[in-house]
Formats: sequence, C-alpha cells, structure tokens
Amino acid sequence: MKIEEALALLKEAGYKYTDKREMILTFFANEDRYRTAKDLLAYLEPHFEGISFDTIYRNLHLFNQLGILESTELNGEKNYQMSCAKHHHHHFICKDCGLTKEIHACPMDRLPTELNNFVIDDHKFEIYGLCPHCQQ
Amino acid sequence: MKIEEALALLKEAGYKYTDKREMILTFFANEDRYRTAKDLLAYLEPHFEGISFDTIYRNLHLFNQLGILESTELNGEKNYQMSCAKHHHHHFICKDCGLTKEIHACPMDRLPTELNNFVIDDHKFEIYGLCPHCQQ
DNA sequence: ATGTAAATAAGAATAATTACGGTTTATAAA
DNA sequence: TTTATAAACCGTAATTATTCTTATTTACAT
Repeated sequence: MKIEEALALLKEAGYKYTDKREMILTFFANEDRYRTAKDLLAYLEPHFEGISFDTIYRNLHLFNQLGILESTELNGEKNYQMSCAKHHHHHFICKDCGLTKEIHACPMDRLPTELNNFVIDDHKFEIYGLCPHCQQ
Repeated sequence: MKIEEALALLKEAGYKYTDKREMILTFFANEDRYRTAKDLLAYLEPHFEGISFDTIYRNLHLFNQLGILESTELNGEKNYQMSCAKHHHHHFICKDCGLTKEIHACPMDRLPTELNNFVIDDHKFEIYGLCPHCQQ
C-alpha cells in the first residue's frame, strides 16, 4: 500500500492528518518487512524528540484496524508491516532480518471435512527461515 | 503423551524427579487444550503454597525443550499443552476454551517453487474459531 | 476566528516473563 | 546410611512490552 492511499483511508474514516502519522507511514512504506514498535520509535525519535509510547501504540493499533498495517507476533513481540492485501495471502518471514515474501497458496482452499462442526473465524499460515541474503 | 512417558524422558535426560514436576504433568495430561502459565499456577497453588514463578516458567521451558509440551502464542501469552507429536500435524484452536483438534493436512506438502532460494526452518499453521461446544 | 473532538505527552500502571542470591532436596556414590 | 553435589526451589526484584490516565495541544469544519 502506498502512503497516499493510507492517508486517504485515514481521512475517509474521519481521522486527522498529523506529521507524526505521515512519518509512521513513511517508515513502513520504506520497509519490506515486519518491524516492531521499538523499531518505529527508534526511527521517529530523532525527528520528534520526546514522542510518547502512546502515540506509537495508538497509531499502530489504528492503522492495523483500518487495514493499513498487518501484524504478526514474533517471539513475544508484535510486528507490523505495510499491508499488501487486497488479495488473500500468507508470508515467508526471515528470522534474521524480518523480510517477508508473499505466498499465494492458502491451505484453507481444501479444508479437511474433520472440521465440519467447527466455526472457523481465522487462520494463520507462516513459514520461517532465512532469506537468500541472510544465508551468507 | 502419557505422564509415565514424560517422566521417563526427564530421567533419561538427567533431570530430577520432583512432586511439583509430576503435578505439572498431571495438569497437562488432564487437559486437552492449550493452557497458560497462569492457569498452571492456579492449579498448583492449592497443593504447593508459595510455589514460585521461577518453578513454573523454568519447567514450562524445560518440558517444551524436551518435547513434552508444545506451545503457541495466543493474544500475547504463551500457551502450552501436552505434546501429541510423533506424527507431524497442526491444530484447530477454540478461541473460547482453548480446546484443540488435530489437523492432519499440512500445507508444506506441496510448497510453491517461489521459495526455492529460501532456507526453511519452520512453519506455523493454525485455525482459530469455536468448537461445537462453545457455539452454544 | 472559534469550538470541538481527536491527538498528544508524560509518566504511572499492568501483565507476562526472566533473573538473582540463598536455601533445600533428589540422587548417586562412598 | 551418611554425605557430597548439582539441580530444583523460593522469595523477590528486575525487565520488557504494552496499556491507561489526565491534562494539554492541535487539526479542521463551521
């Protein structure tokens, strides 16, 4: 997702434009991988001295809720990256650098009949390993 | 996995037998679902007044490492259940009661060639929803 | 210009987990 | 059966990630 698209989404949903929000989006737009709240804070700190945790977390939540960011949990920490959705897909995630690669196959396509009596709300399919770059 | 089997594994790996460890295993043996450290503590507390966090977490780690317990992360909390491994499989997990159901289909069977240059260490496939009982 | 709801800062609170120093205990060998 | 020793344990403090609270500031529609 592009920054402009995200800003439009924000405006449409009645949220305000702020320079911090723009910079948060810039951060994620320039990264093709999952990043933590801490990573984001480190990026914002030099530009906005004294920026608060609250701002970080509130916006991560909001953006996630609006579908601007997608999230996953990697060793006990929530990680976010710019949403590449529109079409449903899953991810390979590099354990070293956090780089992601879309996987278009989805195991839910042919679901086992064993789950006939279960209500299915959600699923998670992720592959972990090392990207070509981090293998060296 | 049965308690005896787990105790044998412990002994074989050179760890000591203690009454607390036996009760931890009893707890998980009687549950067919993922449980948190807190759940375990609540169960042990009446039997061992003043049992420490350290004991809980140290043993959860150890058991997980030995393959006695498997773990997953559900809304920011680590959850454990008795390992049902031997054969590779995945889980349906009830969001209400934590009940699990094995799924024998594995999406890694036919991996997309897109990942040819990636080293794959691990993967996660979980389906979340409501079990028949919790739908009422 | 101005009113209002949203956004923010600052820091305290919470929740899960880990770490540390001192004591007890399971186990094996004398 | 005593004894030595490493493992297990307790009590508690520290850490880490995250959320909450209150007062203040700001974007933006009117």
